[in-house]
Amino acid sequence: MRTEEETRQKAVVIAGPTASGKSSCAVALCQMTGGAVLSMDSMQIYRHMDIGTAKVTKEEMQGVRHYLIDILDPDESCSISDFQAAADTALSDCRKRGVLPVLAGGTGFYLHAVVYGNDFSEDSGANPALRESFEAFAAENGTQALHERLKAVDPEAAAQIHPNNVKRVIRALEFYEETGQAISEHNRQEKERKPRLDFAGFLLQEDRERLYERINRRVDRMREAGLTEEVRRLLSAGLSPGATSLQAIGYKEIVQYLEGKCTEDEAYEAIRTGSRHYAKRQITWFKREPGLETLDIDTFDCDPEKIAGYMLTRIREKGILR
RNA sequence: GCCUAGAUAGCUCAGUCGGUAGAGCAGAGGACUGAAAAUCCUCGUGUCACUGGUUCGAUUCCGGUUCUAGGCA
Repeated sequence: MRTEEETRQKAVVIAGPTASGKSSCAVALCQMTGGAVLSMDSMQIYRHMDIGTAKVTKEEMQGVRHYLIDILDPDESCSISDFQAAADTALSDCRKRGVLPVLAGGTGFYLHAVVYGNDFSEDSGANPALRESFEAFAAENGTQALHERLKAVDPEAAAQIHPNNVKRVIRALEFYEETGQAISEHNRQEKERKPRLDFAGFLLQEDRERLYERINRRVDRMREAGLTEEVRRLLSAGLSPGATSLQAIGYKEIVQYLEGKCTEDEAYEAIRTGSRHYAKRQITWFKREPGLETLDIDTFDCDPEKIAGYMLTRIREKGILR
């Protein structure tokens, strides 16, 4: 037990909804600790998608090393296990260098998987033919019928997954097809996992109204910074509008505009509301994520330096950093 | 000034052949374990503009007032 405690890698986690200031806090903290940032973000992994993902710029990085940003081209896709593998590489690199990793980002699913080391390797997955056959079945017979099929092989999962949530129903069916095991059983085991990192975690929080104002302002800034042009460039480089990367908030809406389906103003309004909804989902996720200390950023005057300073003392108290 | 159409949830509107009303959006809450910035679930009481009248009963019918669009002068 003791040896395990000693070999568990130490880390810091900074979570929070979009526009809450995670990135700047992470940089500030790394400057104080000599650490490195590991981005826990499902969209900042893509190159050439900078404005809409609010990616940290070279200047904002202040010389702090950042992992897991710009690791893929926008026409590539990345599953959680791919992301996890990349994160593992980054973590071991930090360990080798004796650097404290600061995991910062808003993709709760990814963050959790990295901290807990969930196992996604049971099935080979990514079997497009199988997925397509389920999709075709659903299109032909309806989502209810698809759900019935799940009920037949994994009644517990069927009870947990709403019939309308076709993606989840399909995933559960795929899992059963490829492993012969019920995904409900697999998930139950995964929920038992303990963190594999010895971490101090923080959740950046802010009054809802102020957060929404901040989000709205950030979208305005994206527009001024040329988000429309960024999306236009991606499309003219041949990226398919159906690519996973273009499903990101800020991108799918501009695609709609460029395809003539709405006005530019309408597209930006949709980005604002989409971002607010996203922030709400993030808040819901992080609320139940264990091990996070909630910090109201207003009590620190929204100042990354002050927030990072507080984090530093907490990190020391917890023995993450000596 | 006159005519017409409106005035119902934060917004856009539906509806009540008279028995105090409901959708979408916004908003709130939740789920999530190889698509996750994705996907999905739940939640709708508001002086039905104001004011008289008819009626057992009016947001609904009638009159007046105010406001907002059009149109005519």
